[in-house]
Amino acid sequence: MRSLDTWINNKRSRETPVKKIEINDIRKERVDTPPPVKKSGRRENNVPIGNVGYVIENKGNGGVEPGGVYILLSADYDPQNEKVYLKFYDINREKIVLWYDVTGHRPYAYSKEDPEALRNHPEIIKLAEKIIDLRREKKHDTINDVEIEVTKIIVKDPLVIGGTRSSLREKITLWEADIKYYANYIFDMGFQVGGYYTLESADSIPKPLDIKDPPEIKKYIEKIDDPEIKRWIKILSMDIPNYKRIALDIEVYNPPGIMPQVEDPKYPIFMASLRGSDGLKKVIVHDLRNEIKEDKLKHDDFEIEIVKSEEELIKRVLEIVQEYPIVITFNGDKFDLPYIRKRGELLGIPNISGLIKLGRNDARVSWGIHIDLYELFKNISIKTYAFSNAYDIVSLDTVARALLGKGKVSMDKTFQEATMEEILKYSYVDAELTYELTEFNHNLVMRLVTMISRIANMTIDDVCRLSISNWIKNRLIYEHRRHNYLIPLPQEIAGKGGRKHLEPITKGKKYVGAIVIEPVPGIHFNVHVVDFASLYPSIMKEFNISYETVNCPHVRCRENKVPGSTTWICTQRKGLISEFVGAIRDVRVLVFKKLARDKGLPIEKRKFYEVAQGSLKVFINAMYGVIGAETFPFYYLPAAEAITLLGRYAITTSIEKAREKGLEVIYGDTDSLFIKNPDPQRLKEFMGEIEKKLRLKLEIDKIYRYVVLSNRKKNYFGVLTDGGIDVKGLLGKKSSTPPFIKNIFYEVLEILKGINSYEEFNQAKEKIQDIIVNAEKKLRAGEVPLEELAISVTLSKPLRAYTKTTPQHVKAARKLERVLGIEVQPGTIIRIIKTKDRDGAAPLELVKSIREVDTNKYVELLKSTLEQILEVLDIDLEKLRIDREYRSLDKFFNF
DNA sequence: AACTGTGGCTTGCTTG
DNA sequence: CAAGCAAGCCACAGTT
Repeated sequence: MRSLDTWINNKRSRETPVKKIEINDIRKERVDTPPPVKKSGRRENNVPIGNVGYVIENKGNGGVEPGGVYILLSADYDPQNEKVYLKFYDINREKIVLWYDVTGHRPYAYSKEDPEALRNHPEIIKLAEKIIDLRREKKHDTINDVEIEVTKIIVKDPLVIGGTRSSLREKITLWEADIKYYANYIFDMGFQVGGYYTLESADSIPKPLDIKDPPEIKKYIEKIDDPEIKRWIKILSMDIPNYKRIALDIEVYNPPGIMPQVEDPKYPIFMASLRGSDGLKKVIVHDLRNEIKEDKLKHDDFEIEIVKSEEELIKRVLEIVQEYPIVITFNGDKFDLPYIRKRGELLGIPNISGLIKLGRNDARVSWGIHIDLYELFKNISIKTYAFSNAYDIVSLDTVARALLGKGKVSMDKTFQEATMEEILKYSYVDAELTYELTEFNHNLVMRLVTMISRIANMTIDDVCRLSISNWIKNRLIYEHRRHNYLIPLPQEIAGKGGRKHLEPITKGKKYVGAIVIEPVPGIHFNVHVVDFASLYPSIMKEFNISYETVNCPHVRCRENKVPGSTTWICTQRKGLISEFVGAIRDVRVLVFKKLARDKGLPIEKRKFYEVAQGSLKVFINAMYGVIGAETFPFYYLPAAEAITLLGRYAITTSIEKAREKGLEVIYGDTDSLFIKNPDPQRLKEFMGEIEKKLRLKLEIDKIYRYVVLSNRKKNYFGVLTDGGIDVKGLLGKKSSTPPFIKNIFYEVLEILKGINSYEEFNQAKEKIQDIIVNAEKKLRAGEVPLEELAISVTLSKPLRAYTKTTPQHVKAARKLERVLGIEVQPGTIIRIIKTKDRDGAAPLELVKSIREVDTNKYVELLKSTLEQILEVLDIDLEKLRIDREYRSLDKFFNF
C-alpha cells in the first residue's frame, strides 16, 4: 500500500503529517456541550443527533474533526433535524463521522407553471405552511434544445414533494420530484461519493482534497486534453483504504424444521459470530443448555465468550460492532439485523431502534454503513460482469465455494441434536466466509463497491442494494444537473415521436436486435474470429446516440439518417448518454485497461486498476440495455433501435467487404465474423478499410485451431490455438442438463481437444463410440444414481403465476409443497427426474427407486445432447444402438 | 370416447 | 436488450 501521506497534495498536510493534526480547540469545546435539540426531536442516548457540523461523540462514531482526511461514502436525511447528513470514512481514526448540512439546503422540485399561477393553486395553498419559496429559474430543455423558465418549489421537508399520498407530486405535474433528497443534495453541492475531503472548521463545508496523482497515472493525465476524461482518471485512480470492518452472523435457537421469521421473532438468538478486519475472531454464545465446560473454552480458530442471557448477548454484540465503521452480513437486510432489533425490543434493550434502522427492505446502522453481501451478489451485473457467472445460486455456501474455494461447514443435525461445540464451529465459519468475501483478491469487493459509487456518484448503501439501471440513472441525473438541464419526464421523451422501422424477429419484442449469420456446417480449421470492440457502446459514442439527439428538433440534422430508416441523429449537440458512454469507454481503454496489464507495476496496483477497468466495463456493457428498457427513465425506442440498426449495418457491410476481398465468412453473431483460413495480408487490409469506412474498430478476438459448426445458430464448439476449448450454446453446457449426461458430454469434448487434423478424427471416433456405448449400458442397467439424473430447472415465478401451461418442474414443485410441505419461492431450483408415470416427471426428493426412472427418455436426452457435436463429425448414433440383450433387459425392468 | 399428429405457444437457458 | 434453441404443454383436427 502506498502511504497516504505521500500523495495527499495538501500543503498543510505535507508540512505536518496528516496523522498528527491536533484536534481543533473549537471542536473540543463544542463536543463537551451537547448541541441543542429541536423541540420536536426526541433524544435518546447514543443516538447521533446532528446539528451544525458535528455530532455527539459516542462509541464507534466520532465527530467531524477539522483537518481530518475523509472519504465520502454515504448520506441520509434526518427527519428530526430536517437536515441531510453525510457519512464520511475517517481514514486515520477508522471511523465513520457524520457531517450535518450547514448551508440550509432544502428539498425542491420544478413546475412549468409560473409562480403566480402556483400561488393560487389549491394544492399549493393547502401546503402553504410547508412551502418556503417559489423561485423562477432558467433551465435547458433538452428535448426542444431551448432555454426555458421553470419554477423551483422549495419546501421544508422531502415528504412535501413525494413519499406520501398527499405529497405534491401526486397532485400536480412536477419535474425532478422523484430523486431522493440526499441524492439531490450530493448533486447540488457537487460532492463526489468515494472522493477525499477535509474540513477546515467544524461548521464549514467539506472541501475536496487535491490528491496527488500516482506517478503511473501522471503520464496519462499529461497526454490527455479532454478535461472530462482527466476528471474521470483522477476520480477513479484515488486510493481506496482497507476499510475497518466486521462481519456478523447470528444463530437462532429454533425448533427443528421451523425457520426463524423476522415477522414473528419468537425464538431466541443464542449465538453471534464476529470476524473483524483487525483480526478479531469471536463467537459470543448464550449457553442455554449449560454444556460448555471451562476446559473446552479454548478454540484454535476463534475466541469464545460466554454470556448469561440473550439480552447480554445482544448488548455485547452491539457494543463490539459499534467499534467498526462498516458492518458486513450475508442477508442482514432481511434477517440478522431486523431479528436482532426485534429481539432487542422484546427484551427492552434501550435505544436499539436508534442503532439499527429498518427500512422497507433494508437495515442500516446509525454509527456506520451496513453492507449486505447477499443483496450485492444477487445483483445481476455483479454476478455476470464482475464475477462472470462463477456462481449461479446466491447463497453463502455457493458464492464462497466459487470465489474462495471453500464452503460452509456442513451440518445435517438440528441445533437440538448438535453439540454446542459443533454449532460454534458452524456459526463461526459463516462469519469468517462473509468477511473473506470482502477481503479476497486484495479487497476486491470493497474496492468494487467504492469504484461503482464513484462512477454512479451514489452512496455505498444504495450501490449495494440497487441495480445497474439505478446506478446509471443516478449518474445521468447528476450529469443533467451539472449541465443545468431540466430532466424530462419519461412521457415527454416517449412523446417526441419517431417510429420503429423493422419488425422484431421474435414475436412480443419491441424492436429488432442483431443479425446472426447462417453458419456453414462442418469442421473448419484455422478460423480467425474478428469482432467490433464493444460494438454497441462504440456506436453510441461515435454516432451520438442519446434520448435527446435521436430525432432531435433541428431541421438541418434531418439529413443525418440512420441507414435503412427515417430516424435522424443530431449534428449540433453532444448527447448526454453518448457523452457518458464515450468518456467511460475512453477512460477504460486508454488508461485503466493498460494499467491493469502493465507488468512494470506491482501486483497490488495492477489489481487496483483491474477493479477500475472492470467496474467501468459493467457500466459500458449495460448502457445499451437500459436505453431499450421501458423501466429506465431515459428510455427511447427509436434510440435503442438506432443502435441495433447501425449494428446490423456494420456487420452486413463487413460481410460484403470481406467477400469482396475473397475472405470466407462461415459464421458471425451480432458483432463478430468467423473467417476461415484467411490470408493474413488481406485480413489486415480488410480490417483497416472497415475501420476507415465505419469509424468502428475491428480486432482479432481469437483464433481457432478448428471450430465445429452445425446448422444451428449460437451453437458451436472450437479448440483455440492455445489448446483451450470454447463451448457455446450446446445442450451439454446448459445448467439444466443432468450431471451424468454433462459428464459424458465433457468426456467426449476432452477427446476432441487433442485433435489437429482430419485424420485424427477417425481415431477419436472409436474412443467416443466406446464412451457412448458404455453410458447407455449404464443407464439401461440402472447403475446411475438418481442424483446424477436430476434435471435442474429454476422456478422463476410464484407457483400460482403459472396459468398458461404447467411445465414439469412446476408440477414437481407443487408436489413438493403438497407432500413434503417444502416451501418453494421464485428462484428455487427444482430438481426433477423423468419418470414412467403419467406426469412424466417427479421431484428428486420423491423418487424412491431407480425402477421409476424413464430410462428411454434419458437415452434420448443423451442422444440429443451428443448429437449436437457428433452429427458434424459424421458419427451416427443409430449405429451405436445397443445389442438386443440390453433391450430385453430393459423390458424385464419394465414389467 | 380414446388416440395420434401437428403447430402455436410458454418456459427456461444461452449468446452477444 | 433481442435472437435463437430445446422441450413440453395444450388445443384442435382427424382418425379409429
